[in-house]
Amino acid sequence: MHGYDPKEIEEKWQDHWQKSGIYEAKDFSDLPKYYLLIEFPYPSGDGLHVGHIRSYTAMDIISRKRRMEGFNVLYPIGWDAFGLPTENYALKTGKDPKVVTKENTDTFRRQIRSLGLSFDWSREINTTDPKYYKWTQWIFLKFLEKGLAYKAKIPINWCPKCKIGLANEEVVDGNCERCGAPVEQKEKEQWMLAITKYAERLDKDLDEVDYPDRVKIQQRNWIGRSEGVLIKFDDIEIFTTRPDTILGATFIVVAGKEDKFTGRFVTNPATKEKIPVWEAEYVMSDYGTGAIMGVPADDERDMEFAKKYKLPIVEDYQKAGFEDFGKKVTKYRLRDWVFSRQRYWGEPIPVIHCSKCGVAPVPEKDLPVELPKVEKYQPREDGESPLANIDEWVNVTCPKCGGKAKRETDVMPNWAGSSWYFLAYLFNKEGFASSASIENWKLQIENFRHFMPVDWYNGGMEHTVLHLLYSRFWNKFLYDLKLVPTSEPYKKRTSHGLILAENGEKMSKSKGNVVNPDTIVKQFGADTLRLYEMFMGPFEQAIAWSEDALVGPRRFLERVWRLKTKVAKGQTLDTDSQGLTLMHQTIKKVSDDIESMKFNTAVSSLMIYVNTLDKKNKISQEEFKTLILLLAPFAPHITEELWLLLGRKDSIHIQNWPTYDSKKLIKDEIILAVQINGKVKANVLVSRDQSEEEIKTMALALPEVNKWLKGKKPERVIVVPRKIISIVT
RNA sequence: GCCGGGAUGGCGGAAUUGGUAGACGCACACGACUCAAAAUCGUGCGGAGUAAUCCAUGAGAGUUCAAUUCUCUCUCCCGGCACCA
Repeated sequence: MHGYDPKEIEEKWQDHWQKSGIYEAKDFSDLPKYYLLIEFPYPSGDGLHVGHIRSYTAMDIISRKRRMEGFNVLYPIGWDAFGLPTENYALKTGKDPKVVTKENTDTFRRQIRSLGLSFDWSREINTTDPKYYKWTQWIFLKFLEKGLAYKAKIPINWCPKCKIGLANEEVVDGNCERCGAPVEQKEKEQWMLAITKYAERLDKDLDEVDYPDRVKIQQRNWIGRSEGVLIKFDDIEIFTTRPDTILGATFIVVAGKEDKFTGRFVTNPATKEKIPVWEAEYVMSDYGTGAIMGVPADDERDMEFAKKYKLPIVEDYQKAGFEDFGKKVTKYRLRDWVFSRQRYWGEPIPVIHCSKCGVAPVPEKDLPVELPKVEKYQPREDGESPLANIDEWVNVTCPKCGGKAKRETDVMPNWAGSSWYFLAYLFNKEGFASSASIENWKLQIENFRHFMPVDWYNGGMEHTVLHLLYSRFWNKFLYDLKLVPTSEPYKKRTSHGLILAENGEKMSKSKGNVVNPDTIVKQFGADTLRLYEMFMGPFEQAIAWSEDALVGPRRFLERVWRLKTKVAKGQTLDTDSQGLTLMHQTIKKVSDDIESMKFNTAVSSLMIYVNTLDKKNKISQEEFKTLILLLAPFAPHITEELWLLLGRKDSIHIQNWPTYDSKKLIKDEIILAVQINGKVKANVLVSRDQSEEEIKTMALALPEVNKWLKGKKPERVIVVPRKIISIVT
């Protein structure tokens, strides 16, 4: 007999699965569908992170269980490949980002394949593929058509040294991330998307979806719904959530750059008194009406301001009725989405500027507006995109009047492609490649109806506000155009915890503490790596990597491998009642734990099962078959090989998921603990059909119990069936 | 400051609606096998104590026959938002 060697079996099965196509979802199927989604990776030059594997394996386990339960499972993958690291790398090396992206996705694809994940590779997408961003641009044109995309002059983060606009993420403590120079605010015309028009629904519809509470709370905080009233103090309108405090309002503050008295007075409509109007820094110009009423007695900041400038303070005043003054409004903290970047590596915004016609959308038939080749990825002195240097690309004729016109040179932010990718997976190949038009989109609607919404979306907490909110917004917009079947894209959202370095720090290239999955696969095998990542700790919690702990799962798999020699050949060996109970308990435990993402305890229950089987001389086919079926989603290669060795011809991954018999879950005899005054003093073996009275008598007859009672009569005896016996003296 | 989540052996962690705290794994120790080592198997492994027994789930109180679990107060750690009226 040869020992367990993952090298001999893992690649073999990966190739086999790829050829047989057992993980491909069917576009038209009578089976119920199940759509599982992971956040598609940004293919960075660092290669796959062990953190990616945690999420992908978890969802792979659920995908595999669903397949075995008879669903038409869709578990797709692709590349969210536009972004700054690639552009910065291109800037440094002069390499074409397209080439860099190709290299990186090749590495990622190879690494992901080496893990035996059951992705449907036939639906692989890449946001930087012109066939893909053609549709991203098309959706943008729909926003433009409906008046939800507009241009506005807004302040942006500007690095005067690099002469470049920075995303908020690139500003570290007010300084440029790259050169360290202090960042300035500069007014610039930017494309905006009117996400605030959807604020109410984005807030309210959270009630309908199954997201963790902390995710809902974070989204709601970000949207920042607040109900209040607008009240006019003469010509100054203020916003407040506490109109009942109006009798205590002794001044008005409007947003300003410094604290100063304006010299004006207005009338408090409730008290009819003249109160001063001040300007102050602490009032925000872009929230509410940019003006507030100062009620020192009810607001700490107003009190501080009043004390500082010796403004009147009224401590005792009557509360007014909520609706006595002003008109009710709902305000949101959410801002419209700045959708322009003065960069190269993004989707060109498909509009043309004509001096006569103004902004003209690029006609559908001319999509995609492809990124031209450029010599230098360096942004220009004036902060415009490197695209602005390509005259032959910029200078075009106006699609409306045919006169001379110029292309928009801004590109979209990296959130654009990921705002609709869950739909891109559903396109059939021809539809995806065909011209971007409403007719071709509508040809996909049957697929959308079959697969949407996403049944289960797992991702990181870092995407809770932006990506999750943006993609919900795009989906709702498309829903309003009757282009998708559901108002919410994701039915259920869960999130995984980070994997940290051994010392508890974040893994990073600069710290040199990154774990390379290739090394682990080589040394331990993909099945061990998968099992380890599931076993290491609670899925939703951050956890430190431990090289030492990997041997545990590896030893477990070796034990499973050796167990096959104990399987009784030929006739079926009967399983004793203890063994039968454990088998059914294990089926229940593993099944339940997968659903609640308690993968660590699912693995430990499999370990208990294996340890028990290993103590026997012979085990039945049934026991072994159940074991490898339950293990198959976690360790797909070794179980496929063992399935073959059992003499089965078809894949283990398309077999039926084991079911348990609830009648077999309970043992005939169990040991109950006996407590005296809250402390365990003895144990008693009882059978399942004994009455409470019988159990009580047995417990009181125990020598250990009599020793403690010393002949006294107990005050109370509590029998909790199947749990405990508690004696109180 | 506000919101959310945590704290259990040497380590990662487990513990149903409150019911034998420490499952499972790592590390460690001893034993078996071996000329030896590795691998494997077996035993032990929260603390104190010869033992009976006592003490232990961040700290302190409370409810209960019984609290890691429920309530209150406090300390520390992590994540998010940050003058939002």
